[in-house]
Amino acid sequence: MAETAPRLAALDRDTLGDSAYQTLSDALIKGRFQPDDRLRIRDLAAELGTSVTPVRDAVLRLVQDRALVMRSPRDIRVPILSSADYLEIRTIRLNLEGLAAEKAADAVTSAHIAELERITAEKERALLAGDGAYATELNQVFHFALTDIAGMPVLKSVLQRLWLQMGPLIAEMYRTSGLEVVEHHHILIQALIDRDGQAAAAAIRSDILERGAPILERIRRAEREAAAGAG
Amino acid sequence: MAETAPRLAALDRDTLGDSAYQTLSDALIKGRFQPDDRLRIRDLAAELGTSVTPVRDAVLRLVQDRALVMRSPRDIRVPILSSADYLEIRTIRLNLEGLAAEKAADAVTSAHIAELERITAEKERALLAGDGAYATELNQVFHFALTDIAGMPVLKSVLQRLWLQMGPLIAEMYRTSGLEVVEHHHILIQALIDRDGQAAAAAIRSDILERGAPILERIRRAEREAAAGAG
DNA sequence: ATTTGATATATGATGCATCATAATCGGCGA
DNA sequence: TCGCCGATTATGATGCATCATATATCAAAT
Repeated sequence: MAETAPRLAALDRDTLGDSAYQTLSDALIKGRFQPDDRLRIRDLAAELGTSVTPVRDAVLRLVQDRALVMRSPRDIRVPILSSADYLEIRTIRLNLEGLAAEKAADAVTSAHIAELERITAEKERALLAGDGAYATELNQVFHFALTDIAGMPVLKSVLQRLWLQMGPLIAEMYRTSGLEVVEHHHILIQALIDRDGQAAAAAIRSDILERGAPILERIRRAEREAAAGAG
Repeated sequence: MAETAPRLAALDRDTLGDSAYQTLSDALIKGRFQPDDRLRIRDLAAELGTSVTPVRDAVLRLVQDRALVMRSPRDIRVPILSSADYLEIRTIRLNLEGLAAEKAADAVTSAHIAELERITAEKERALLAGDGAYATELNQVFHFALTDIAGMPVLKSVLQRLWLQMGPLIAEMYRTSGLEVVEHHHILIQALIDRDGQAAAAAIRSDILERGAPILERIRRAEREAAAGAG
């Protein structure tokens, strides 16, 4: 104990509960759960190799995030986002991600630019390779990088929860998309290089609107079908 | 299955965990905890008359909300908001509450107006009676009423978490404020009557900025003192 | 065969025992 | 007297037993 050497990383930072939360969040973002899927704490615990306690912790936190819903006291499910829910989240994202882009333009450095370009290039490769799950992940990384550049950790946590709510839908969208989904990223990067906050905000908003269009279409189609089915 | 009768209300089967979350949230908003206070799960459980499990559930959710922080694995505290944190939250609120006010102007009814006027009148009475805690609560009710009028439940949940983070600070501010804190509420109500979304958004933004000024001052003073004390 | 009510099962909620470890305290040596 | 090492205590994390109750199963009556 003569010295508290700055170990490379206090790796174990995570409790099992945090780990379960991360794992389930990833699964939601990657689309490994479908809307309306039912989750059972005991089953998840068996899958994760822990007792129910950490899984329960994680599930409760995800319910708090609205990333899961407790339909009845014993029925935990992946929510089915209504078109109204989706539009509301989209409106909030247009505001907040626009804000992040604007602030990022004030704080951006060349190192940040390089990082964003690296992420975008890798995302293009993933898309060309047909690896939708990886592209989804990189897309998320790109969007959250803006909040990091802007130096807005609270905003980041807010947006993470909103993304979690849309998780399964985004993953679905990426399964059928091509290179057009990076178009606005290039425009955004250029705006950041120009330190043009308004243009950066506009770029991210266009990205949200255009890539959201097919998602909204899918939701509305599902709602029409459900309405028809229920008579 | 002949019909899914809309039962009057499944009278929220609140679990003990939900109840603990509510109780602790209220305590934070009402200022019954001070920044940097340490919380002990076992103590809280004793106070609430339950086992540790529901309290742990609640505390984990509050940590997720950033309304509490785990400074070290065994040290749960009410966070000390830095001025940077506060300004970031303020920026987000300016955007989101502005958005709520704007949308509320599109959806408002005379019943809504009456409700807002009722809340404001009661808040004035509370302020005149020197009941800061009740005024704080009514202020919160007023702000969240806007998201209800706007029909934006997701936005409401986002804002609730932001308010929770500022909880102890807001309560402190209300202990020393007078009737000026309702001024913008009247302007806002008039804007809603006029269905003028821009004016409504401007009113709520002025409210946030002006009532936030003394809070920010207090934070900065505390930071200066801490810096001086640490030499 | 369909409905209905009793029974069995499934599953989250709750309480509690135990564990690991950080914080605290006490004693020993200089 | 002061400071360091080991024992003690405090406290969140984890696992698990039990409970309450929603859901599913099944038998009996019509």
